[in-house]
Amino acid sequence: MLDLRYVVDHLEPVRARLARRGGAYGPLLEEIAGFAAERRTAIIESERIARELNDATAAMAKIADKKSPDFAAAREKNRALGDQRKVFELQQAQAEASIAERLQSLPNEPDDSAPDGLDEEHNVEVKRWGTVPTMDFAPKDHYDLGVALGILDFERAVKLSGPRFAVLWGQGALLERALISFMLDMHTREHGYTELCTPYLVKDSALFGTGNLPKFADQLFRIATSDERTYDLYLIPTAEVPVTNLHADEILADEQLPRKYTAFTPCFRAEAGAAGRDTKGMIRQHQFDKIELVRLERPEDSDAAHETLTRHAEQVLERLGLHYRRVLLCAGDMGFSAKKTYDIEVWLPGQQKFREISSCSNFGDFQARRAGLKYRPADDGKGKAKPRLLHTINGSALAVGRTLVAVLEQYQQADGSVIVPEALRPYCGGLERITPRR
RNA sequence: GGAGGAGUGGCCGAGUGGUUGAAGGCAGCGGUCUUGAAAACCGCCGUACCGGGAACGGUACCAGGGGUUCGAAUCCCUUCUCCUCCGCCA
Repeated sequence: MLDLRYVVDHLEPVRARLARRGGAYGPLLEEIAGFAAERRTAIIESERIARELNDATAAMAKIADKKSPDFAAAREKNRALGDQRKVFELQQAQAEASIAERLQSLPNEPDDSAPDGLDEEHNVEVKRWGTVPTMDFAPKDHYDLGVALGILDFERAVKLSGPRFAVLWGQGALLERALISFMLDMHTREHGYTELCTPYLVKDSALFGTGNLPKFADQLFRIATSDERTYDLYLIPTAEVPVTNLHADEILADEQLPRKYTAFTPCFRAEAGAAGRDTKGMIRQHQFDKIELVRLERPEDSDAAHETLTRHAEQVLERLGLHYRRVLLCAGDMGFSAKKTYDIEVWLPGQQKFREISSCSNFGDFQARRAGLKYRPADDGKGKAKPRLLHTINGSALAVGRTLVAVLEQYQQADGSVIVPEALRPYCGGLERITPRR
């Protein structure tokens, strides 16, 4: 969420920046400015009366005889003041509701470094690592490979849960587990992240904090409530949600920064509107495993932290020897809450193209404002520093299912077996090659 | 699921309708003292919003929401959370 005062004081630049995302936000911004003016006059009036009322009430407390005519007169006067005040309070509340509804629907401002463009055609490749694996045979995709090896089972998943699920068998399940441990060990031991194990069900307030609600409810699985509960629970679409909200409504001390967290969780996505896209295989599932990195940073450190975090994600692929590229998303292709995003795309020989395996974003203070993530700067001078909003940065490091897909496809052999990347072998009991399940 | 109890500032803890944003203590910050440290003493020490260039002034907040009242941390309703006992259970 953008700051109300900032928006009102910078209507035109905000409109111009948001326009780069492809929407016409001018009318909405004008409405916000109008309601902001209404809100302000209502507050001024309501507070003026409140002060008068407080003074009068204090005076009444000093009248000894509560049955005197003076007391009765004062009571009547205050009653009238109270009624007046309610009118302005109601005005204020209505204006604020109107503002909130509109402000919440505004996406974050794209960073100046995000290129122009409205779709992925305009994303900019900024680096490429490794080379396309050489194969003197026609590479299969992970679906054919996995099913032939007996490690991926989509038919039985349909029986259990419908489309967009998978069952992993034997060495497939082992590989998934190995990837999880490998990535977590790397981020905790080498990159200094603190591992968290979080709830997979969260309240709507957490989803509001990251920007998933109220706008993107159709992407979420909501858990039906029994009538004992007054709030709904949702399956997390990413660990970003519980981890980013971990310190919601706290004011962290300067010396606690930066916070660097990593978490493994399954992720659940409704994939509404994705009908027909990636219907085959494990690329787009209702449930998938992911290792997430989340950082809470001082504003002045967030750009550098974003670069560092992106490198941490890339290093997973490098350690696994997987060919990839990094892409800087254009303004129109970024998520709602992000101001700058790098996608990491891994090469899939079966599709002969790069596919997203990680998305690393700097959100500036957009999520922090929604979630109430603040810190108190170290007071260098004599002044006691006021709390400031943090910046949030996060990225997948990595999506485990898609990593499994990439390993299968890039390490496949002519005979249909798959070599296990060296870095992974300690995590699979020394397994060197995946061969058909008997 | 059944029966009780409780939610006050970073922490502990007073306060049951009238200068209480809230006593006192701890922690923290600044200072005096000290070779240094400790102790002692003095001062400071919540957040958000509104006005203001600022100094500063004002309003709101005692788990959340609603109500009663001229006036609520204090009374009423409701939701949530935590604790104790019983039941069930990975």
